[in-house]
Amino acid sequence: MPGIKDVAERAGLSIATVSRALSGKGNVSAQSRERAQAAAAELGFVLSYHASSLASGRNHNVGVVVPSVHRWFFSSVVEGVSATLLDAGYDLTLYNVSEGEERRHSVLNDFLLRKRVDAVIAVSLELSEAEIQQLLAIHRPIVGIGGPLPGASTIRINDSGIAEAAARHLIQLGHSRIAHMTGDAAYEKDFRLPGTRQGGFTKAMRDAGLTIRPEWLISADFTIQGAYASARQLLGSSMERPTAVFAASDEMAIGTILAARDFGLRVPQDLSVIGIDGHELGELFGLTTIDQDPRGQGALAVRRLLAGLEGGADTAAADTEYPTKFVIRSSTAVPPVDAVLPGKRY
Amino acid sequence: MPGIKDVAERAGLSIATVSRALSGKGNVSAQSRERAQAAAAELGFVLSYHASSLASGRNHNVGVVVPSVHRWFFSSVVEGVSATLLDAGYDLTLYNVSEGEERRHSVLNDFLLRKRVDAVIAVSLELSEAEIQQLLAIHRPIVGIGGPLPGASTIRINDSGIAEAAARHLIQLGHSRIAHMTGDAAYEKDFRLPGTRQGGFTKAMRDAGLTIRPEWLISADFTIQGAYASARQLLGSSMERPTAVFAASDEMAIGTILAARDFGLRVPQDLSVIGIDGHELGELFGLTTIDQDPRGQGALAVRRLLAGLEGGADTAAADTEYPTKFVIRSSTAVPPVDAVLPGKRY
DNA sequence: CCTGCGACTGGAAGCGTTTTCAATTTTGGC
DNA sequence: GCCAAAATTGAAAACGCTTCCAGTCGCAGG
Repeated sequence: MPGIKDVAERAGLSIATVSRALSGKGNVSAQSRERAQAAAAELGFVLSYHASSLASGRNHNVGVVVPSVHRWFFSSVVEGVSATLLDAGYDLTLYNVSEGEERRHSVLNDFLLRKRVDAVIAVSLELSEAEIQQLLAIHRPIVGIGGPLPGASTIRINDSGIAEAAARHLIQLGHSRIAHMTGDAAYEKDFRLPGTRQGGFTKAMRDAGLTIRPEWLISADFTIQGAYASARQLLGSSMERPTAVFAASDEMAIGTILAARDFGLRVPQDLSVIGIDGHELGELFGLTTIDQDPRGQGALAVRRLLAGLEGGADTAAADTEYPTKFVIRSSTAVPPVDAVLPGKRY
Repeated sequence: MPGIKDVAERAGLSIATVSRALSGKGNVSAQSRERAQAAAAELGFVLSYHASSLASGRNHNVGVVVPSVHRWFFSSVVEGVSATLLDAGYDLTLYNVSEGEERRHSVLNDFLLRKRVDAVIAVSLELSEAEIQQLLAIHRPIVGIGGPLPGASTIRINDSGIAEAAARHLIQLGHSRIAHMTGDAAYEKDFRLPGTRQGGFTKAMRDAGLTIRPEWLISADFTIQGAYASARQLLGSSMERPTAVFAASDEMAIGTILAARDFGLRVPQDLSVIGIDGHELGELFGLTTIDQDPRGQGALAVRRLLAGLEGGADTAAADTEYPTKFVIRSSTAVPPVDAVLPGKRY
């Protein structure tokens, strides 16, 4: 294991100069730089990041806390974060806190405070003010994606706005019997999404003078399977059926489409379905959706952090609204003409 | 930022004793231990892992290299790895090398050699012998999941065996016109899966005296969407249609089922479909599959590494075959009785 | 009461860099 | 060519722990 000392000897330079030459900081003559680099290459020298971090206080490492790496949104964000971080020469320490409260607590209170990370990206996680302050206290900037972080920077889409737009899309097509599939209460806790999106839905409906039937307000766990089960109940049991479903996520929209097919309902002729996300599978199902580009959000979060870290200035907390894109495909259309007949089955 | 020094002062002990007390190693009197822990708690002291690692040489950090975190198998493995690592107090550094060769190269040659990780888990990645030796040279044990790693430990399922079993399942049901959807050639490079599974398929077919029609040997990119497109071609264009499809992954099996439905084919009455994986969505589609429990594989990989790291002994390279479970659901059945009629359309 | 041994403890030497500081060498301007 | 300013360099002091190495202390055995 060659150390910087060996490189220095071989290059005929001092340790200090080699350090400067290899890190690119400080003034080093071109000649010294070359010699140092050559010697390092010959010896196969690789910086020890421990020593480097210990001495400099910079880790080149960002912690990413996600509720799960197994779900579409989160893994998309992680991919975006990962690529951008790797490009910048940073490591990414992943904290997957899927297994509940105590795991989450230990990550926040033990792992993150070990000073191994320069900054933290929290995805769809609501940290308490205390947790945030604790991190900020040890000079670890935080940026949140898709979750409210009081006192820290966040990147989020305009959830209520796009939910409203999605609902309005259906309304403008002529639908009035619109169901909404939201997230289970369990997801409300951290993500806050279900409520916000449902709020947008409610607003659009009210603005249009439409009533929201409680029995058409269903929920699922954000997965295709879960939504499928909920949608089967909705479509199979109610006397009167909605002509359109606005699902709070693409996966749930797809589950709904699959359930509709089970009942012989054609999408969009018999039932319009719209989602939110921009899931890759959407195309296969012709799903109309609002693309929120999670990879891009992840990449942006990293650029934000890095700018702060390398720029030096403790960038003030800022909330950025990430732009979304309305993607109209074939899962939404005007309602069936006979939609008024109650109890009709197709 | 309290340091161990502050804790020592507050506890009225020496730095050395505090270190021993907090780490649990070495002999420390119960009284000292308590005092040290109390002082640490009062001060909110958290070990600096840099200093700790630098001094001790142990990182409490494992690097995980995955081709993508966005696909089912990989994210499942990562979840298993993550949970087990967190339990053991280890950090997980994620290297997502999805963006091609140069990314992969930089991770292997720059990032991993920075001595930040104690060990490396490579998922479905084929490392060259040189790359492996390089890591082993700096005493970083490697364990591979689902990919061949010459010279390192691996955990893998018996790919050719289960593929054979899957095909045999169809054959025993009475199918003789069986198609196989394998992975694109692009995936062969690292994963080696497509070929191996196809090998199992071939063997089962040959053993049963059945012919493999080249036009029924199709491939896709392991995604639902990709498989859907390929399956549409298979089911829509060929004069004669297979009565069963064996897909090399559950996602591809699901894509196949969706394509079949598009053509009005009932599964399993008109077409049997079997996959491999144990994907959560399988249940929704009644997919018969072979569950390979990737979470469990990830967890096992970690336990293996940890045993080696903490046990001290450089555990010899060992290949473990991870057990799989045959899950029979409703997507496979006996072939239709009129299946012999060529060109029949349903 | 002395010896020997094991359990504890503290001092201090690293671990492998970065960075400050002062010294030395160049460079540019006249 | 001469001088101040700028560029370059090396010695050495951190960085915050772990751990080796000697002690120190208490106690059982003789």
